[in-house]
Amino acid sequence: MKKIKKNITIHDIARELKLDSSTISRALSDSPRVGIKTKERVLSKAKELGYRRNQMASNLRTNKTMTIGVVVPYISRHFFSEAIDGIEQTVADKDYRVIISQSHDDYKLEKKILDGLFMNRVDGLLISASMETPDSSHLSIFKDNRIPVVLFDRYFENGGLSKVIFEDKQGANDLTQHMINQGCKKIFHLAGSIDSQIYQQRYQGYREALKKNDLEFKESFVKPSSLTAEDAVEIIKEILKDKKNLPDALVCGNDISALAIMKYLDEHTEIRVPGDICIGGFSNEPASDLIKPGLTTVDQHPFMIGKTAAEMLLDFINNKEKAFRSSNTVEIKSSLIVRGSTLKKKKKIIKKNNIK
Amino acid sequence: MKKIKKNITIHDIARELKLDSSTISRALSDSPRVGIKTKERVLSKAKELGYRRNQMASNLRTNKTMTIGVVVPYISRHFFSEAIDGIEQTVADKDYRVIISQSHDDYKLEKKILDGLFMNRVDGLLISASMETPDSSHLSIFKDNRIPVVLFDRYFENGGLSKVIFEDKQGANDLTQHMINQGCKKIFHLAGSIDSQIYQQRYQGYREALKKNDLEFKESFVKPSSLTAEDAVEIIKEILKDKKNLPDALVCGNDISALAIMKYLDEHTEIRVPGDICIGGFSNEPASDLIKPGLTTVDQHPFMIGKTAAEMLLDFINNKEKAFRSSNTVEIKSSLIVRGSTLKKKKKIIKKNNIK
DNA sequence: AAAAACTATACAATCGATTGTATTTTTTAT
DNA sequence: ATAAAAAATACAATCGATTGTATAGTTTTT
Repeated sequence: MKKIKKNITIHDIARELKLDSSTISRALSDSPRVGIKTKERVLSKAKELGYRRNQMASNLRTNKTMTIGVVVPYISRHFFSEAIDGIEQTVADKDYRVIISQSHDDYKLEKKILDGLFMNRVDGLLISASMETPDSSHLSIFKDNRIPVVLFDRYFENGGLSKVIFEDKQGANDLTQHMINQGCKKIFHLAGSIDSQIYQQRYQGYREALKKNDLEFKESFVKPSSLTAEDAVEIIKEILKDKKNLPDALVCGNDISALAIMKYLDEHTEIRVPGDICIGGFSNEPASDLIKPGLTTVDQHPFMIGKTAAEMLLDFINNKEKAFRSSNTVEIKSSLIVRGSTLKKKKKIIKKNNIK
Repeated sequence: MKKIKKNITIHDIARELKLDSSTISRALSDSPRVGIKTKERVLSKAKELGYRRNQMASNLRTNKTMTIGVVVPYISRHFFSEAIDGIEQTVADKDYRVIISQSHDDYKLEKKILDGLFMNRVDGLLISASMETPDSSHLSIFKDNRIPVVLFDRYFENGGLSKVIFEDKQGANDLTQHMINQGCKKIFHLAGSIDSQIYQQRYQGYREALKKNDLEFKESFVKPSSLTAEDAVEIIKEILKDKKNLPDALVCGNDISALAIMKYLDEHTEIRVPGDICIGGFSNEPASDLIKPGLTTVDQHPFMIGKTAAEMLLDFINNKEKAFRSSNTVEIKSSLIVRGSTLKKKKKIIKKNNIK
């Protein structure tokens, strides 16, 4: 009967073969300093005993963990789970592992998580900062210890950190322009937190499009929101109260809020989309393609964002000078997915305006 | 100017305070063997130097990693990302971290991942097996080394492992019964892989409901499918070809396929849901509540499944005898969410049949 | 005041793998 | 055949924290 001894180490193999543990270590890592015959004996004995390298011991000695820390606000949000998918696939390919944590948009928790990840001596960090995070000061420990960090999606201006972001401004601009092309004149904006760069950018893009087309704008067109389904419903109710000032289009900060509003309008009002109001969002949630009419949205390519960020990080890990000599920003291109929710002029394909 | 030395260790603190590193270690873990004054000096010096414990060294010595391995087929699927959310929150509360990997339903990759997780000496493992996984043989290394394992959602009969599963059979039964109550007579089933316990169970639940109600059943009512949106469309096309044998209800193995079919019917046929055909699915995808009519679905409570599995695992980690003395199976209750896609008798609330 | 009991701290081994240096063995060259 | 070169393996230190044992210093007991 084969007995499987627990937690076999290289010393166990060494003892059985009457060799030194250093030879075993070298044999297992295929070092040229070990004879081919010995290598074979070691490999076969390792298999026989069910040896598995203790990664922690190895990590301690080599000061490398083959582990990447990933911090996001919420794992289960479509955008983040797609981004994590991209990250995981990219790094797993190179035999890295990911430790994933969620900050729940809580700065204190985020700090605690970063501390833990540092103690685990991750080889690199990918983080999409919480809404509350004011700056990158809590990342300094990574910088001080030359552990590469790449931000993705959410970021901050200061800090000079490398990042992979989405061209939010352009996306919002395109979306708004598209609505204008459809003949919309009074376009409201459901805006996310002003503390967040990304929602700021979306707001800017919206503003610029209005300006470029000489369309009316008032501060009251902008409705700050948490962009949850519930909050969106509250806001549309509010908007509808002022019957003299109804918008004919609504640029929502995300799909979740846009979808909630469409559902509300359909179930509780006579207002029709896109006939009475055009609606657009961000993120291309799966539902956006399933409802009727489909929701026009700015696709953020979250998988690609995750993949790109992971590739950049791996590059930094392998070329540390790069990581700390300068900072790198990659902007992932947006693409506007036009669906029924903004198609007043139906079926006709509208080309981009060439107004200078 | 304060210089932050890289990678401060307890030895650095010891040197500065002219103490032994063992005293530092004990002071930092608040051992009663260190005087209170010394503790204070150590703590303040640690802070001053920016000391962070090297978890790897600690892990190696204590043979504990405070890390849980999580393996799922696809991170970005709604069900799994919700389950991971539940897992992460539960274990993070107890200061555990999660290493998350995806098997892409590939058995070979799954084996490789498990090997890696074992080498990292995770304290426990949560796994939702890949479709291809035939048995638990690749988990034996965890058993042999007394590392607790809890399966969730996907599982296998043999192996005697603890698991948290969903009552798929009951869910399918309830869904089918509900359709029958609505007056449906010819109910088809879009079935998932027969290799998977969960789809087997759903099929069984469907069958039992038909039998209990003495409804017609033929093998041809069951359509095997990969349950992707694309495949579902192919299958509904196929079904519609046989005009003499159209179903008046369709129990789909998941929401994704149900949603795809509803969209197809709406866009390409005259068939109306629920008027001509009732449709139901599994998982309560976010879109199911947003489309019109809403999709009736069996809610699987993925967050709760993840949370429960994580709690069970933590319990096993802290009580190892429990983990290996017996096996434990928790079945998470299903709940049927009735929406428009199955409501022929509109608005009337239908109570469960009491037919014995 | 000496012995006993207790505190606080130091010493040293250990976890398992890696790696620079030293030594032994084998091969090649003369 | 012997020296030199090369190959294979052994020795020993190390990564940083933990922990059992030993020792120095202090307080209590009688």
